[in-house]
Amino acid sequence: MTESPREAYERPHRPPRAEGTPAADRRAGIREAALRLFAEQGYRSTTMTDIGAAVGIRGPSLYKHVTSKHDLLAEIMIGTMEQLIADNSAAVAGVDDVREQLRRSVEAHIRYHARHRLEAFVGNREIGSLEQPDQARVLARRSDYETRFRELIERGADEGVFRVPAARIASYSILDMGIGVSSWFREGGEFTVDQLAYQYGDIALRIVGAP
Amino acid sequence: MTESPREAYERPHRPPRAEGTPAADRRAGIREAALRLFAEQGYRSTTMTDIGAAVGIRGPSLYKHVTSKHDLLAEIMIGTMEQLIADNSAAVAGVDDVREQLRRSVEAHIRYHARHRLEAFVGNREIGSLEQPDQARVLARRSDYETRFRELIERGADEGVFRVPAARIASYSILDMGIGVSSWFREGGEFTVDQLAYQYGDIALRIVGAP
DNA sequence: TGTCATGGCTAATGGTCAGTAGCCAAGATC
DNA sequence: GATCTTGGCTACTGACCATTAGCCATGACA
Repeated sequence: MTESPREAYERPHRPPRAEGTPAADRRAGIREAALRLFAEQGYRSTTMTDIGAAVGIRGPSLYKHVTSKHDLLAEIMIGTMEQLIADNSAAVAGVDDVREQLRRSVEAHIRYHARHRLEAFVGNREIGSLEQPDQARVLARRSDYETRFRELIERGADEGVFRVPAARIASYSILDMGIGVSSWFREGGEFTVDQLAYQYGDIALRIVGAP
Repeated sequence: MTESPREAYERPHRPPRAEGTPAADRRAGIREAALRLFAEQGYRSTTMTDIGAAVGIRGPSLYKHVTSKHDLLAEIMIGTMEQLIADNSAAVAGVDDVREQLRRSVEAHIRYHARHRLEAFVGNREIGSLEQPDQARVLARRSDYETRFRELIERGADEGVFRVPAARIASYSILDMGIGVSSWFREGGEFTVDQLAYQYGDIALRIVGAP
């Protein structure tokens, strides 16, 4: 990863690998590298030099593509919450049965946390690193997301389908299980995403007393 | 919290509040302040000046009591895992029934994460901030802790008391639920620690299919 | 009363880092 | 061919920070 000052000095200004790479791809590459590094090292410990090195350019050159380091984090975190909410909406659309709605909601929740584990992991760990108003935006979406699960559980309890002493504890435990997935799941490990989604769906139904 | 340089200059070297405070108390105060600040701002964002200010002294003066900032973090994190393991041992001691062992293990897990939410919160978020060999020590204890739950669940399944498709997913989901508690629980909120412990105990038994 | 240990303090050190300034090559466009 | 835009680069700035060096007041103790 390191290079001598001499090598750096002699490198041509426009490396060949940049040819044929449109601006959008470069931006996406930066975003991806930042995400990976934020997940591995944490936001504060990741330097613009690190992110630049991961895409083959110098730290200051990043500012031709992004406005700030904080902006990279905010984009990742807000995007993550929006996607989770959109996935949830899609999961329950056209379904009436409350039990089936919960199963699909949980499966979508687990799928996202397994498939986008870095986003979810960073999204949960770096909330405190976000400055206002971005932090408030993320927290508002998190609250919205939790409310969807809790109200679903309350509805199931009202209908007599679910049996829970406290809907909020049920919703928290179900959501926190999923958040945990983003910290231990590895592609190619013991379980596939589908297996995980299905089993956690079962677990959620057991939690609400409707196995 | 801020003060003008003039005020700082004129302050006497030995503030009156330090009188009658033994060394051990000062050390404990520093540890406590560091824990709170690490939880609120993150380890990297907390400065020695912050910690000093929280106990009424200057940053450099802290070094009369602690060896380094990293040492403060390591002490917190290793202590947290040791306590969790000790609590678990105490919870299952003298109990043979696997169902009762799981209930008590989960209740101890939840109690710790509610009563010591800052320790648990920092302990989970700052693993990446730990340098070796402390990080390895913490991870080894985490692995040990998880194994206790998983083997308990496997034993329950062997005995025909529990019904789980995968013990590892059951153990992860139970532990992750508890970890979540440390991020949302507030003393004096909707639930007491006892209520929480009992309800999560129930939830865990539902998860393993032995309600 | 004199000496010493303790635990404050300020100043300095050595390092890091986000972001800016300004230069320049190459492709695109006129 | 001339000019403009794009996206690299190096050098620099201003700020921050963990830790060390060295000073000194206070209280304990001889």
